[in-house]
Amino acid sequence: MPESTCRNAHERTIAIPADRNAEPAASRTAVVSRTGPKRSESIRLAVLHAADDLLVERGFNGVTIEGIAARAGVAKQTVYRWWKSKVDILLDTLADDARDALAWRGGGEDAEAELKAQLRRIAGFFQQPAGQVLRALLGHAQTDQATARALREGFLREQRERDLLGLRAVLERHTGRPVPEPTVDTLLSVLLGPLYYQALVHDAPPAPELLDATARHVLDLAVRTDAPKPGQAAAT
Amino acid sequence: MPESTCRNAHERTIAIPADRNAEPAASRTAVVSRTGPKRSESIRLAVLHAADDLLVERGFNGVTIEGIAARAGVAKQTVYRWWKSKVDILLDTLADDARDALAWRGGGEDAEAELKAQLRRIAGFFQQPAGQVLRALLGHAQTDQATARALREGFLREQRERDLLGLRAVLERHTGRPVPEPTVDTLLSVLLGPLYYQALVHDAPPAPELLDATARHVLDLAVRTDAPKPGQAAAT
Amino acid sequence: MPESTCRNAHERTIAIPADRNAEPAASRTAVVSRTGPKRSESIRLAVLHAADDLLVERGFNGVTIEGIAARAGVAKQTVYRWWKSKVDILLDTLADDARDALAWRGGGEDAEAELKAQLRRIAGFFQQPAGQVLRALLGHAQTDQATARALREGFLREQRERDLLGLRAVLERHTGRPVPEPTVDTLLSVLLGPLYYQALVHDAPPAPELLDATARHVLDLAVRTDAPKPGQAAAT
Amino acid sequence: MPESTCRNAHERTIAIPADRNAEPAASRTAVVSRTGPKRSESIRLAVLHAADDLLVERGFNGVTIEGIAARAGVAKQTVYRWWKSKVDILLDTLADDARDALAWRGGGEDAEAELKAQLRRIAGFFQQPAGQVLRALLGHAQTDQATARALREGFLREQRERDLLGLRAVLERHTGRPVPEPTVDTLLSVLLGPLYYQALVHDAPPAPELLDATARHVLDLAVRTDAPKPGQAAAT
DNA sequence: CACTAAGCGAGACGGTACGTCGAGTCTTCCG
DNA sequence: CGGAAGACTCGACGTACCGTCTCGCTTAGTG
Repeated sequence: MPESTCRNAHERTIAIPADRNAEPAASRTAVVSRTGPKRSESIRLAVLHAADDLLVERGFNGVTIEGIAARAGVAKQTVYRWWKSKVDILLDTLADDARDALAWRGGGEDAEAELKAQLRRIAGFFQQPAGQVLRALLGHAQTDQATARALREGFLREQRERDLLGLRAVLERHTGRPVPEPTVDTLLSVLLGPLYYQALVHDAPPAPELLDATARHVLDLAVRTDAPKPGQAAAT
Repeated sequence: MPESTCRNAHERTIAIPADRNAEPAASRTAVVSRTGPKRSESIRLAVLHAADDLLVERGFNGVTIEGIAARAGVAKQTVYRWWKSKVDILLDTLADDARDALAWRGGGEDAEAELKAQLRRIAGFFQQPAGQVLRALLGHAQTDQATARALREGFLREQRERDLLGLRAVLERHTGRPVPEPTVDTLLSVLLGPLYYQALVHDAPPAPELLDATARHVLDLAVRTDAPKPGQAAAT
Repeated sequence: MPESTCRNAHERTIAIPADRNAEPAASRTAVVSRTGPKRSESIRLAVLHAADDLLVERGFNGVTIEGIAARAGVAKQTVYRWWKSKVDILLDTLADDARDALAWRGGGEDAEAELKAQLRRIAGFFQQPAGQVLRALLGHAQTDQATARALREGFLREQRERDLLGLRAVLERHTGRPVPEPTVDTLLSVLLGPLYYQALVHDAPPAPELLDATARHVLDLAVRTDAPKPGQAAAT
Repeated sequence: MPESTCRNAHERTIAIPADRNAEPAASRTAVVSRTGPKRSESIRLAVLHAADDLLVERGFNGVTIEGIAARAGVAKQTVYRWWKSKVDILLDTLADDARDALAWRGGGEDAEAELKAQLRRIAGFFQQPAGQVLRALLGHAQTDQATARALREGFLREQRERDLLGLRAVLERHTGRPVPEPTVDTLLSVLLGPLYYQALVHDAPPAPELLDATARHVLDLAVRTDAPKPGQAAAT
């Protein structure tokens, strides 16, 4: 659970610089005795909240390190000590907030209802502050390689894994049979595509009809794809 | 065909100075004959190309008005005279370049092949410079209201109309019957969603399998939705 | 009566061959055929007044060619056609306005009263718009060679001549004898020095006592300097 | 001795942060101990010298904040941090340089010689860089209220006090009696008027004869004004 | 307990870009 | 040709943040 991509991040959790960068790993334990005060958790939270608030209030460009520091009542250098950019801060925010909001709550009910509920949850997520953060980061990632990479290898990868797990469970409950990985992968894109498309491109929650239709289609496809002729499996 | 969202835009295309300053609004067309030198088209193009190049080379944040002016070999003030921001310039770029790349070329062939070809064209578009521009603008629009609005009411609205027309034609050719508007609308989102999702979120071209599957699903749905029992119709 | 120091100035006067510079007076009327409309006198006045007004309202830096043109309701290029800078315009203004305000009105009364009246007139001049113009130009001349030169060789030289004439007349009436040039010159500086000093340095009208004292001193000095022993004569 | 009219000025000379931000005015002296790096004196001097040099080389209009910053090898923002305009900088320059150049060096010799020496010193001052600065500021003050005010309430007031002290000392030595304030004041204007007049209006050092004559007149007047009938006292 | 390494607030500094203003030149069209 | 209109280049304005740095205080282990 790397909440910060910053170099110093680990120092917060582990007092003795541990797995950091492998190279200067040698004479570490001996030399670095690490005295002095610990990183203030309240500062960390103040910064994350300040960033979040500013993003919601003023948009991505309205978020500045100086603004965050000012609003968090913290010195600029303190921010730079722990994060290397505002993107870095927002990634932390995301990690803290988004996981729960996008979790698959496996209700025991019927698969279709559960799937629709999950879609509605995701659609709602984009309206919340944490959703704004994701949108901002995805937006920035469109033209910033570093952000794209960090998102892809961090939050997006993990989220996709959670989604795959969740969706597979639903599909298997629905079809009563195991569903192969590639199929789930494709179906996940079919499922999420229209949702993200509406959120990111049309800046509007998808119509309930679209959500329902999508959910039904996916379940339908799972049944059919999964059927007798397995050679028809789709891919990524 | 507003290629510039700037106040003066119309003067270029329309000879009669339109929405300029509101005060002397009266006897306009007659009195103000607009003397003096005309806007230089070569400068306009130089600026659009400079912006495009910089975007591709350095990303959205690497695009600055000063940078554009410098690369276009033009004074900064000249840029500000015609565009009010870099977003405004990129919107112009988009209008000039994207329409063609996303046009539905109605091949007489079978509907499925045509649909797949169109999807492939769109997927390819995101790899081109003009696609980069769209991605950048969509990205910026995530947290900038003004950009979001301009995109939505300009390029996106027009493009969606063209897409609706194109998709309807394909569907009707495929089903052999007229297809109601709401259905086309929903199907368009089903069709484009996964595509945009892959491009914007995963920064990767969608797998051919996904494209094919999506195309097939949509045609399939059109047939079924369109069928005898009209109560099953999907919506926006 | 050089109303404009601009290169193009002749074009105006050549049209109406006037009293301008005496040298090229010959082949004037014959050679210059001069077609097209004549320079508009109303525009000239509009520009001068606009400049004057702006100076009084906004100070020297508030005077801009564009501002003048706008207020005069004239195209910028028209201003540039006839004057080469705002200084040039203000010099014109000065020539038109200041002469009268600073004229020595030879009252037949006693010399001391006349001198004091003249001093009061000069002191009052600095409060008027034309006085503002002179102050502005003198101010600018402190660090601008071209302005300094133009002022010195134009208005200041002429004004000093008029002052010398006026003062000599007064002194001779007072002493009843001719007064040598160098003496008048020195006394003029003694007379005007404190006045200009108060106006330019302390930005305040000189106290009446100072004016009176100065006037009396100068008359006194004229009597004494002028006296039997000529070795005591002062110089430039 | 305020060498800078800028808000932060006091922090340099006085250790206790003075008039900075008004809000946390309470427990000031105790709590806010002003940490962080101190203002760089070398930068301050580099800026003042750069301004001075540019003024001499290029005139008042040739002095720009950007030019100063560039020549001083300093970031523009650093200049703006400490001075709010180029006038502000020049005022600082003046305070640093002019005082000494215009000081009354009380030689024990006879009063007339001392007075003449002082006049010659002042005349010489206008030829030096610091004199250029004063001329430039006086020039600018002709049409800029803020500059006029700053000069009047700062340098000019202080200098006039020093001059009054110096002149009174000379006069009292000369006459052997105390000289009343109003008399000294008037005589100072009589003394300096022609000098400043020559420097500011005619841009030329006053003729030695004028200096000598002025010095003699003033001493003469002091003797006479000061004489038996005290009702004759002059004023400002 | 003193030492010392960090955390931290404060802010100076060199930069880059912003968006605006005016200067002065040039171009086009009208009368 | 005079003049209106205004496009254009250029230079400076004053501002906002950037990211780095230096100071001096405070705080918590460790020796």
